[in-house]
Order: sequence, then C-alpha cells, then structure tokens
Amino acid sequence: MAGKEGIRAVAARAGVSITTVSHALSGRGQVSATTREKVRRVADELGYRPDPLARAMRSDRRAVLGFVSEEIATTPYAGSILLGAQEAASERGSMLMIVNVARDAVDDPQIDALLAHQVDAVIFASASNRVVTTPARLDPTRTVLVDSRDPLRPMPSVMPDEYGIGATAARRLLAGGHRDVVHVTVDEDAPAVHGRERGFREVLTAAGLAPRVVTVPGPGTTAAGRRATAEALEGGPVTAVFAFNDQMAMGTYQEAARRGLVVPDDLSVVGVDDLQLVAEALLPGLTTIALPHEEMGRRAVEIAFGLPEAPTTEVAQLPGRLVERGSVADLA
Amino acid sequence: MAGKEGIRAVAARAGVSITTVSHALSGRGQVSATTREKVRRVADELGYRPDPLARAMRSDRRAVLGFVSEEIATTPYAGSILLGAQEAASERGSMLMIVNVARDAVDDPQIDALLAHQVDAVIFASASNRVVTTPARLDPTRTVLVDSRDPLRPMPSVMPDEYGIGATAARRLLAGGHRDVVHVTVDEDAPAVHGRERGFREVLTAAGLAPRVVTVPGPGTTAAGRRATAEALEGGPVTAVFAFNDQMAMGTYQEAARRGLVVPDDLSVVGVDDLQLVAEALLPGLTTIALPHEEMGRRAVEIAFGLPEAPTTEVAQLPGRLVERGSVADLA
DNA sequence: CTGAAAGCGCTTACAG
DNA sequence: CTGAAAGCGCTTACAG
Repeated sequence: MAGKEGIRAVAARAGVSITTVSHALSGRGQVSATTREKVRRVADELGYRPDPLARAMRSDRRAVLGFVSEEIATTPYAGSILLGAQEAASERGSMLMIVNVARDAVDDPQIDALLAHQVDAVIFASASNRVVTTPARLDPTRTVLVDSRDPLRPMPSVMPDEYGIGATAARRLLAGGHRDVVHVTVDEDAPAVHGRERGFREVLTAAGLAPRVVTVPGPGTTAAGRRATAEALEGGPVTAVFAFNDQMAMGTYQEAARRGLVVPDDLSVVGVDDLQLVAEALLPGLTTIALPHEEMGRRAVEIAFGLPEAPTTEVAQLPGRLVERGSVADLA
Repeated sequence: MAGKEGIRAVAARAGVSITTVSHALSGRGQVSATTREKVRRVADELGYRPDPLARAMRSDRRAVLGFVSEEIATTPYAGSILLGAQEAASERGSMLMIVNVARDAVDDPQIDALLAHQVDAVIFASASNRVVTTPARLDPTRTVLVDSRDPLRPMPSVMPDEYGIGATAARRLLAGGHRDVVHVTVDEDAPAVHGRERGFREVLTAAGLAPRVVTVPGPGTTAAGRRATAEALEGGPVTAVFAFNDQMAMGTYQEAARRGLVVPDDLSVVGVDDLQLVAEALLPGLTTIALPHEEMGRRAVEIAFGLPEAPTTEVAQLPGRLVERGSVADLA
C-alpha cells in the first residue's frame, strides 16, 4: 500500500551509494549540490519515501507521538484536542498513535502497548480540567498533560485560563448593564470550578458589586442547571446568569421557560464550552465562552517537541474566546 | 520510556539463542515445553516486550492500523467510531495511527504520510452516512469504509441499518397508539435520509396508514427541525413526529413550545443519534435511536483483520438501538 | 565529497 | 528441538 522503491533503487538509478542518497535526502552529510539535485530528482521520479520504520530503528526518532485520551466518545472535547494535536504533529512530520483509557485507569495495559512502540513523547488528555494520577510508567520528561494536572509529579501541562473565562463572562454581563448577576455552578473540586468562580467574583467585586454564586451538587448537567437556576431566581432579583458550562446553561433556559421568562429579555445567559450541538441549537443561540481545545492540543505537541532540549514543568494557560450569539440582552 | 532489555538479554539469561527466544515467545517454531516455560519466565522477569518496530521490519505485519477521519472535532460520532476501532485493534495487539482530513480532501498529504508508515490497513470513517470519493492511493483491498460508501470502487463498508432505524421509529410510535405521525427530514441525497424515510413509510403503509413526510432544505439542524415541524403541524392533525436526527428533534421541541404544545402530552417525538449532550438534556428526555457508532468501529477493524484472507465488498449494516426516555406518550 | 560496512532488534528459512 | 546466519531498510561513524 506504499511506493515499492527503496533507497537502493534510488541509489542505483542515480548512480551513487545508498549512503549518499541518505545524506542527500536528509541533508545531514556533505554532498555536492549537483549530486544532491540528481538524487532528489530521481527520488521524486520513483516516488521514494524513506520507510519511517527503518529510519526509526536506526535513529531513535520514531516520528510518532502517543496520544492518551479519556472518554473520547462522550463529548467533542477530546476530538478537538486530538485535532489540534494531530495537525501540529503532522506539520512536524510526526504521526499520532492513539489509545483510549477510562478515567483514572492508571494501569491500563494499552499504555504499555503504546510505550512499547517507543513513541517520542506522550500527550495525556483529560476530558475536563481536573487533577489526575498519571501512570507511573509515563516518563515525566516525555509527557505533556492536557486539561489536567498531576500534583504528585512535575510535568508540563496545558489548560484553559479558567480564571480568565470567569472574568470574561462577568465583564460581558457588566458591559450589558447587568448588576444582578448570579454564577450557577457545581460543588466539584476542580480547577475549572474554582477558577471560573474566582474570575467571576473578582471582576464583580472590582466593579463594586456583591457577587452571588449558587452551587449545587455536581456534575454540571442540564438538571443541575435547572436546580441552580431555580435557586438563584428565588434568592432575589436576577437579570443574568453565568452558567458553569453550556449544559447547565441549557438548564437555565429550561427553568426560565418553565417560569415564563424569556431569554434574553427577562434573563440573560452566558455559558462556557461552545458546544456547537447545544450553543447553536438553543433558541436564542447561547452566548458562551469557547474553550481552547484545539489550541491546547497544538500547544501540547509543541511542548512535546521542545521537551528534549528544555524540560519544563510550567503550566500553559490558554485563553477562552467569547462567542456572541443571542442570549445576552443589553440593558438600557 | 520503555523496558531496556532486548531479546538478547532474555536469551543470555535463559541460556538459549535468540532464535529460541523468538520461537518460544511467538509460539511459531518448535520448542520443548521446558524451554518455552523458562524463556517465558525470564522474559517476564525482565519485563521484556519485543520491539514492535523491529518485528514489523522483518515480518510485514506492522501491527498498526491507519484511521482516517473527517471532522473528528464537530460531533462525538467520530470519537465513538474511533473508540470502538481502537478497542478492537488493541484486542488484536494493534495500535491505531490517526489522521484527520477535511471532507472530500482526497489528496490530503497526511494520507500519504500514513501510507508511508505502511499500516496494515486503513479505516476510513465519514462523519455521517454518505457517498464519498476515496483517495486513489488507498488500496481497495486494504481499506474499510465506515459510515460511507464509494460507488466507484469496490470496498468493504460498515454502516448503520438506516432502513431499520426508520422502521423502528415507526413501530415505536405505532405501539404507542399513534396514527397521525409525520416524519420530518431534509432533502439531502444521502443513504441516511433515504433509508430512514423508506423504513418509516413501509411500516406505516403496512399498518394501513398513509405516511406523511415533510422535507425541508438540509442540513438537519435545529432550525430545520423547527421549520419542518411547523409545516407538519399546519398540514393536519399530528400526535407524533419522527425527526431525522436529534438536532431536528430539538427543533421540534422548540416549535412545540412556541405553540404551547407539551411534549409528550400534546406531541410525541422520536429522534435518531442518541447524542447524549442533547437527548439527555432535553426536557423531557428524548426517546431516540442510537446509532451503532462504536460497533461500526469495531466491525471495521474486524473486517480489516480478515482482509488478507478474504477480500470483500460487502456492506455490513448494523442495527440502531431504541433508547427510551420520555418523549413518547402512549395514547389511551 | 563519497562509499563500504556495521548495526538498530527482531524473524525466518535453513542446517544440524 | 535448537541455533548460526541472513536480512528487513535505513542511518551513521569511519575511512578514503
């Protein structure tokens, strides 16, 4: 299923040794311009592509990255991260070898299988920003975490700027003239929960307002959104809700409808995630903050490629992006 | 990032040749039970795992499958297919090497990169059941299509039983006592559209009813669902809607709400897809037919593994699964 | 600048 | 039943 011609055929046709072909094509050794040209031309004619396996065998550069993902099938998140990672890898001439594991499946044998392939590095992507326990077999100097953090082991990590997301939501609502704003969220102990709430609180406080936060038991489902919104609405005047995520925001829409409130005229809503399937489908469309999944995938690969030279423990925080649809009213 | 010990170390420790180690471990040659035992034990102790690269180099079995996917980031579909494929591959000792391409990007260079790795076979997964043009470089005897079909080239293909899905929906509604049933769908020329409609029509007709179908311009979004439902409701009495997919079903909910109709009391709804993000989030939960994405991924890999022996052009049609939630009322 | 040779870690005829 | 040897397709010292 690939070009049959090997380096030997190229050498024969070009009238040089295979060593020279290797040098000419890789640009590593010293080769006269004339020879290089001729070899390249012949290689092109023959459609020669060096066998990555043979190359990896000798050189140690596998040109393959491992991608370990949790729950790839439940949300489009993992897909977006994967997409970004795959593109970045491809631009650098590498492929992605992928494995799916259950949450916290620290000793999944599939990870061993991946390591047996001696991938150059491993991208470990969680389904949501959380604290994880990484498999001990993963070399911390050859692993990059996405949307997660392992407090027990120093590894580079890429995640969304959760604080910034909360702050952005609060600012958008403030800009719309809203003063009675509630953040509806869950009680999970995750960076996403804490970060967004903190950003929200600080911006409102800085504006001289008293931030209101309603917390319900997680996870952040539509049902949780309905409950939290009901509680928020009953706790005092509210013109706008900042929901922990789009799913909860959908619950806010439902609870509003149940009470005869119209979004955004009676109640404005801001979500987080930009789940196309939800944000675009709601009526009116949901104004939300897109998580930088694709960018996180890209960045993780970039860090992975830089790893050999500059091992790092730093956490890259990537900004979310406000997507305006129609769920925020601008008050007078 | 992997066990350092090679076959040579195992041989030395076990006091045999590397040939014998290879035979004992692979089970391919003739080895005395005693020797086999000893070799296996030593290999275990040393945590030896044969280097898949070296193995592939000699044998031609790469133990790697290529997975080409469209639009992996938009829906969870691709993720589910990928998950099923990955599990099946893993059970057979193979890994998946993945590449994402744009729709109909027939000559994406990434596909060449994948082929350069000489994967044993390629799984080509479309984002929705449709007719595709496969890259000419893909060897038809080494490629399996998922959720798609290429009329110009004979290749094995795995897809949902679209007819059965339409029939199942119709039967469920009939079982609920509904007689005024409408199928809201789109005008796209895709197997999914035609198959579901056909199944729906035939079951209703067989029950002595006159099937009603309302078609609006595609794609099958929530907005399309609203429009089609409005048209259906205005065209005569309706107690139940079978929507082309969950997105359109969500539109049916919205249009019903706008008219003050309650789901399911005034209007029953059945969707297709079982998008968790939507079906579970709607109020009431959406009764829908889950597409067999994970199973399709599995099956594709199974076919791929059978390919060398028995090349085939056959189309495997996998059944959908009715997921009952709360959107269908049982009439008197 | 160019090439003969060794070797990456295995598997597979082949001989014993 | 066991092992020495060739070789998969390259890269990389090393010598010329």
